[in-house]
Amino acid sequence: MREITFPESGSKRKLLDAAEQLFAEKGFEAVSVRDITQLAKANVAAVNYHFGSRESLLTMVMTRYMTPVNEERIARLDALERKWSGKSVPLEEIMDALVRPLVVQVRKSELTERLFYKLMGRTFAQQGDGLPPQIEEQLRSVVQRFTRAFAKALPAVNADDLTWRIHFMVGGMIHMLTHQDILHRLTNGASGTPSMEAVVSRFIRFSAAGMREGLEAEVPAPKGPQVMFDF
Amino acid sequence: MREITFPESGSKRKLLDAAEQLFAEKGFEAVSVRDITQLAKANVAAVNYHFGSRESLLTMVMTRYMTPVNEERIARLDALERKWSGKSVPLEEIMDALVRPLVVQVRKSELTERLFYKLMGRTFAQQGDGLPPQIEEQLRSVVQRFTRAFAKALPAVNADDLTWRIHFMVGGMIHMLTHQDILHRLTNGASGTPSMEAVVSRFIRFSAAGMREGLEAEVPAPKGPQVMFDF
DNA sequence: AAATGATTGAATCGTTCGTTTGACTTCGCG
DNA sequence: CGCGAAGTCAAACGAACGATTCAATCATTT
Repeated sequence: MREITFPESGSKRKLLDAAEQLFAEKGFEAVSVRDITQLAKANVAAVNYHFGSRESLLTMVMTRYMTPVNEERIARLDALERKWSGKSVPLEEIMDALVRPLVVQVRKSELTERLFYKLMGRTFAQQGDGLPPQIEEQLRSVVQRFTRAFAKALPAVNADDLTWRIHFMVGGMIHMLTHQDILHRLTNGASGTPSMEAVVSRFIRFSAAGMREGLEAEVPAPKGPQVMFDF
Repeated sequence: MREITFPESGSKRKLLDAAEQLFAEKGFEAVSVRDITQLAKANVAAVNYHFGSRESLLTMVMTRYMTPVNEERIARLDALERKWSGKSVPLEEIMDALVRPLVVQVRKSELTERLFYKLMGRTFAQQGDGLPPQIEEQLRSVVQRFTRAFAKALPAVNADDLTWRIHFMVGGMIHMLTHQDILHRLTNGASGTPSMEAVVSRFIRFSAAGMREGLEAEVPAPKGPQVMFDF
């Protein structure tokens, strides 16, 4: 009656996965270590044995899904700035570099699309309100990097306006993520695909127009290379 | 040594005020009834005596600040539709009716501007995720009412696009509210005034451009009667 | 002044929380 | 095999939670 168990049977991984799923479903504060260990079929003490504390586990979970996204964001922006060497990167392409990593990384996750986006939305929404310092710092540096790019792409928009416009845009992105499951049921219900790409396309168009507001005679319709998701 | 106390000495009110302030500062779930009664200088039992439960108190607090805002929103939209009898209300005026009540009602509140906006932001952000049914219903009906107005103002935008654009806009509004304290320190620090009105003006311009996206030959610059905050 | 109903107070209820303990089992390795 | 390390387990810890009890106090009416 002996079970064939492996040395590193991956109970640490199972805890991370369970915590991730529950955080996505119920929010970070609404999940107890007992909820987590129960779903992971582990003992209550396992969390403190493997991670030291609930807080540490939370940080590790967040780091695991946030770091790839933020790294891809920076990498894409790097590539764009290389591609447009010196010249300012077109607005839509910067936005694409900011949002597309979400659509790419969702597939590498064990989570449902729906849950992954919810998790992302919850995390971004908490910025400046109790996120682990590492995550906070990661986000802060991404925002700073993209703000510089936006400033170059929109030199006619003054600094204060730009700051607020970026903020409105980020708010729209967060809301898109946290409520995408509800809205997908109401809109484009015809096509079977989850169609987050179509939503991202809509979002970029909406935000780009807002970012450009007031720049009458400039770049009215970009028709740039973001056609990948422009259908 | 007898204190002159009044029959309805207002301990119920003091509990509502204390709860409101703490909810704004720390969020709804992070505040215990002991936190509330301590700030209100009341006994722990007072909450359950006056309101029946913590949940009931939360609902009453929310209702107290949400109802005036939502009623003013509807009243303003009513007035606009009367004013433009039959014809569609201009986009910026609809948005003004949606956002301005926040700026008006903040002054009738005992709270700081900063805290009032945070409270509003927190509440809107929680929609569809554990708000009391009464509040949820209130918000749902406001959204529905304004969606119809937006649809009339932008007949060229198809229903799905419109739904998502409204969603992006609402997200921007929420983010503006929840993070306005941080950003006010970074932008327009020169002027002494809190200048939420200026931010609202920025927000309406940003969102209106996004809502109109794709409507090339139409209403490029409205210069409508929303000049009140347009400086 | 006495009676009455509304409010307050201190103490305590039963739960749940994150964390800790110490005994037990399983593993890799000599 | 045997040993030490790594991992798991049931049990319990103290703290905090929302809620309740019941006697004391207050304001108002008789």
